[in-house]
Amino acid sequence: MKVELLDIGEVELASDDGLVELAKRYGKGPKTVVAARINGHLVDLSTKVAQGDTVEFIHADTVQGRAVIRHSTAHVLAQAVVRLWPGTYYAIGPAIDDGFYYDFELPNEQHFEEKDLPLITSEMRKIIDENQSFSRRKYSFQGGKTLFADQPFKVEIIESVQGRGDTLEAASEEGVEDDAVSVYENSSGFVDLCRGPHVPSTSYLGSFALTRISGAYWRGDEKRPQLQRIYGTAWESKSALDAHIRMLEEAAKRDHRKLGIELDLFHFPPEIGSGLPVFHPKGALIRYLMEEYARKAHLRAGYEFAWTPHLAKSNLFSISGHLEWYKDGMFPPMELEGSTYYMKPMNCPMHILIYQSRSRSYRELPLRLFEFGTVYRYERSGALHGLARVRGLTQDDSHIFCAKDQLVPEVERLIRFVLALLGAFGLKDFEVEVATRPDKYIGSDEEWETATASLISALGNIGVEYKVAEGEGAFYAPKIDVHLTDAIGRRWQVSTLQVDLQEPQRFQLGYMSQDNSIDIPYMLHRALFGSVERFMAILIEHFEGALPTWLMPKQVVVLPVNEGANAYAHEVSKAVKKIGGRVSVEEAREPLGARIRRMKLEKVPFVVVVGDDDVVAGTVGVNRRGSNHPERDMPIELFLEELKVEIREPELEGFDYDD
RNA sequence: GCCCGGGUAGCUCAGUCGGUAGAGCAGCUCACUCGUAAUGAGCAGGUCAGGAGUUCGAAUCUCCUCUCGGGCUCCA
Repeated sequence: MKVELLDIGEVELASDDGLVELAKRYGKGPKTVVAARINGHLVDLSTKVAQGDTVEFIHADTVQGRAVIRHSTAHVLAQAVVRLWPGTYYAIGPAIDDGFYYDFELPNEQHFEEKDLPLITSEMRKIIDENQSFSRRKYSFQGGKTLFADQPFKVEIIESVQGRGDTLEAASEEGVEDDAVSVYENSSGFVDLCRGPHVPSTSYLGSFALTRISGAYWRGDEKRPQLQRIYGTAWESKSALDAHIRMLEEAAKRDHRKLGIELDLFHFPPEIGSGLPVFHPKGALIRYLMEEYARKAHLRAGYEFAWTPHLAKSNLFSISGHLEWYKDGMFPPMELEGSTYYMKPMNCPMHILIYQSRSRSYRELPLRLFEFGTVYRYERSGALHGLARVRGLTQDDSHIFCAKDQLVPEVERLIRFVLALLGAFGLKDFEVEVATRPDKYIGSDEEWETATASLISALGNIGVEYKVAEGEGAFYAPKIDVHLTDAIGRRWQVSTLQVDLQEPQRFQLGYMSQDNSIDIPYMLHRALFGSVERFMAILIEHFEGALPTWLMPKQVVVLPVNEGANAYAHEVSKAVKKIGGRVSVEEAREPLGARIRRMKLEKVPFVVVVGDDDVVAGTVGVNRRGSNHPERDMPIELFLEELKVEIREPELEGFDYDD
């Protein structure tokens, strides 16, 4: 019989030959094909092919192939845990980015400990060495429930679908479909609910590592029992596994918390409290440079500055809805002279008061109020994470009040502004998400639709691609969230842009329109860095501490080779200062090599060495960051020319200030 | 908040069986004046996160609190 093999063409196959035989003949080598697609459906390699089928191999070194390997390795993990802890209930074990996990409930409320991982790993190795096969079977709902009678989580998964007749995504993942239950049985007798596909046997597995243990709530719901989760990673080969482990080490080197201490930028004094950073002189200078750049950009882009206090009486947050909807995220109240005060969790109510301070005319719109506004949010202790997640954060926050017909153009303008501003900081790889109405929300459905539609049409108008994140909006507004991918492929959420139809009503905002009637303005909330603290963390990690020269606290250091060159070194330093460079001189109290090493570790962009020859010739030796080949005898004027360009602030590209 | 693992000098870490604290780097002093990633010697530096308990004796064992890290939940 003939089948169509993708990328190969039509091939001849004996009728009792299966996919394994086909893979042997046409795959990239032994065990490189882990599953297949027949006529578009993902299947195990044991699936029979028929005359005329179209077959596509799923190779081990692809995203889908790895997912198959990881999912199968998760089954091996479950089997190992059940062997070591008889009576364990196993829940779910999907493949995830870069790996997999499996959730368990151990008997007698036992918990995994770190030292269990090597035990489990060696049990998994035994299972893999047994060369167990995976085979798929289908059961009726009732049959499935009988099979898993002693596994309550599996029964719950089956029932969650059977009862409602719909298909939960997670349940489908786990092997429950509309009409039947899909089960995989290993040759050892271990069975698990699973959609598959799986590798044909455990001999396809082996390049895995168990990475960590954790508690995890059943179905992600903190009101349900907490299960014991084991995370692992699995790859198609030892070398791919090793590469992944090296990537993790690379990420650890970039950790902004580590670099923050090493480069003397900031720390979190326990005396102040969790999640409340202090910035040291170098960190504060970086912050200043970031903020000044943003302030100038905003001013030129038609924003006006605002400045507001850090706390306010409770009534303000009652009107805004924060006390009703956001109280869990706020610091507890303070009683003062008979009033109750709260630290502000957002800046919007304060900016609204500025809008409200006098009557407004349509001629003033759009009115764009901008502030680096520090807000305080009660983050649960386990959520804190260096500068990326703190309890006191500064938003580059703005509230834009505009008329209805200005809304879409204003959003378009904003998106261009965001991408230009982030681009100026060297970040260019973005994904845009539209976050829609969450379960808990204020306002009417029509208002949410209007607001969401305006975001989507603005994105469409300027041709920016986006994904929809259902139910991820704020309680008062849908959002456009900008995520960026850093130098080593990690995703961070930065900017957020929200169309709010609620707060203008709650505060009864108005403006005098052209036809002499009072209209309600529309309001946009937006933060481009998101939080200055987090944005700094992202920059540090993205650049591994080697920030663009214009953001470096120290841009140039001049090293005289010996005492005789000191005076000349100070002349060079002065010349650098004159063109606006940040520079210092390190005199020859210790060997040149030692000073160079120190400055290189500090990631100083230009290490300049001057000796007797330079004094005579008016030259410098330039050792640039990222290079170990110094350029000797460079005329000082030439160096200053190069430096002028290097220290210059970047232009905003892609945003026209006259927009 | 929940599960697991940590907290020893400014930083990175060692500290055995419970016997009273150690290194490297950084700092200070002195000497060295050096041409591209660590000059040498000396000095100083610790309520072993905090508290309670067990013990003749606790960095070490037990409990509590604080705090940090990895996850879960939440989120800028």
